[in-house]
Amino acid sequence: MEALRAEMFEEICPSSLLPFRIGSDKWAGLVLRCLEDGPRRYSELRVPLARISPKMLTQSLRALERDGFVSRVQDDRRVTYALTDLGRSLLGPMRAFCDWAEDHWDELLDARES
Amino acid sequence: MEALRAEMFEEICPSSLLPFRIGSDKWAGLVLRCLEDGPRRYSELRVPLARISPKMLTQSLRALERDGFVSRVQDDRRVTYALTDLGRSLLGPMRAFCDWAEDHWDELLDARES
DNA sequence: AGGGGTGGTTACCGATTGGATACCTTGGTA
DNA sequence: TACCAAGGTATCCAATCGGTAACCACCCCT
Repeated sequence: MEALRAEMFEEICPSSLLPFRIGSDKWAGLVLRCLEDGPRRYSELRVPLARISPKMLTQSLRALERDGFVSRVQDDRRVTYALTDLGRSLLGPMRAFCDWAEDHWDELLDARES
Repeated sequence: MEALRAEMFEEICPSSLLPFRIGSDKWAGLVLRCLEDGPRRYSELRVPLARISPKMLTQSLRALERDGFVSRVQDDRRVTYALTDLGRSLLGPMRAFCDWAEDHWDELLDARES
């Protein structure tokens, strides 16, 4: 499993432009995408999500855990977060939306400008 | 085109349970669904969306208009709202999510309870 | 003993969201 | 003339969201 890249979400401003949101808070969708390839540690998540305060990252993770999308596992003094089956099942519809966003990005920008 | 039923969203509490949101505000997704079958008037929308204050309904409509998902048409002293092509293109991914929600509703409830 | 990394928590504060309620304008109807 | 429906606005208020910054406990390493 590759390390998460710091630039993964570099220019993304999820709440202000995208017309949809995954999870109950602003960042949950990005967290889910970070977990696609396998379990990650808190400090790993902070790399691409550097612009999220630790407070909000914790809050997102707790909410995702409460909703059953993510499991928090404490193993040999390390904490890892992983998608549950339920969380994984969200990835399909999520991808449908991301594809839509790519396809209609220009139209979105046009609409916002006028 | 059939009239919208008052019970259309009867027991739905979109923000508190569904783990996704369409549009930038709480109600926009429901508004879009109301427009699926064709143009509707403000007062028509208020029937299934009776629990939304007029202020919020207006706000949702304005946001959807600004984003290019809905067009507001004033014809012979009546106002109608209709999906634009862009708005209609959202219905596909939306439906993917609604199907997901139906399939996993029980798991969602279970997760929330514990 | 001291320093650093991991995985957070807490307090504080301003901005934003959303709800309730009352009100308004225009035009039609009785 | 009075009233009514349509399509909203205006105002006020409470709750929530999200950011900054500081702090903390535990463990490891030197």
